[in-house]
Amino acid sequence: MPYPTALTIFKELKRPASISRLADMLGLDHSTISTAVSSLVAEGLAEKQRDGKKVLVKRPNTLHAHSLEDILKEYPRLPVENLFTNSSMEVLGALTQPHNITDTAAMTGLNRHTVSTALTKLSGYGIVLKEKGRFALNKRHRYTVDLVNNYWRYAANQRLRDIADDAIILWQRGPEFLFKTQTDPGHTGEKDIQPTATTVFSRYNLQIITTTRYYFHTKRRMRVEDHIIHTILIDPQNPTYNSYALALATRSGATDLLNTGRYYNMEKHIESLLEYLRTKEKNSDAVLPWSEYMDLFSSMVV
DNA sequence: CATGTCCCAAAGAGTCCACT
DNA sequence: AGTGGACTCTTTGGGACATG
Repeated sequence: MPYPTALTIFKELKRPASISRLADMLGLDHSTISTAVSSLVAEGLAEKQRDGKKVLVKRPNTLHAHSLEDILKEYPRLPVENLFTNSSMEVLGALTQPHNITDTAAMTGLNRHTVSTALTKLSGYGIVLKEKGRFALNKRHRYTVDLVNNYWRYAANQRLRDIADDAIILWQRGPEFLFKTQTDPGHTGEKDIQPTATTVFSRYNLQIITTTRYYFHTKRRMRVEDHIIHTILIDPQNPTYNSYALALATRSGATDLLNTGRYYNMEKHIESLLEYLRTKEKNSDAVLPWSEYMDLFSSMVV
């Protein structure tokens, strides 16, 4: 996550500059600049290039670096170094759809207080709009929308590169993403990458024949409701995956599906599936005729 | 019930210095 | 220019409580 000093340096990089020159310009110790530049590089917001004795730092050719440049051009007076900090970026990542503070805190795993502070700051600059107690990213700030999307996409790809080269992202919002892979990532040391969807079905004594493995990147603690929704997200219009999800919902007795569905902007879809369970009547093309679903369900139970 | 505020502790970021 | 250590300051988390 970019932090104030790093973003201040990014601002100065209208032209490539060396570490010592940046230290002079900003009146900071060269080691401070050095650390900050390293973090910028790690995040795809700077690039280093040796030039004889010096190391030239310049803006890289990444999508989020361009978005950030656009913001600086469009709103030169915006204090980006204070606005786009760690928690702000996480909060913005959650607000592609309107949510209240409590939901946003639950979605990001941040403290309610932290979310509230970030939102007050962002609202003050019109980056976030408040309507009927709910907050959402101001769509008119399109460069900010781009920055948030591109930033998190880059972060996800960085992360995945270390894990599995065949990984494909199926869903993403902010720092959280669902991906599938054929290879077993193995290193369980990655504590923010947790198995999910059909990959955890055996925990609930449900059987699925597949070699594809699904994982979710989050720092939140996942619940069975998350596993169910991830199963749907594999292919939301596909009756098979919806059936798998329903089987898991039934089997686990999940009680908070509707609420969790809201976090994933899947409220309508979940409502429709719950209605299907209640009425035992096919109510959309995303589900199987009830008798076929029952057959599938009994074939899965171990 | 959701939100805003306050406090305090812990974690993390930011800084500079000495050394390489 | 980069690294590691020591230090300070800021941000964050969590509990408690008032407000609406």
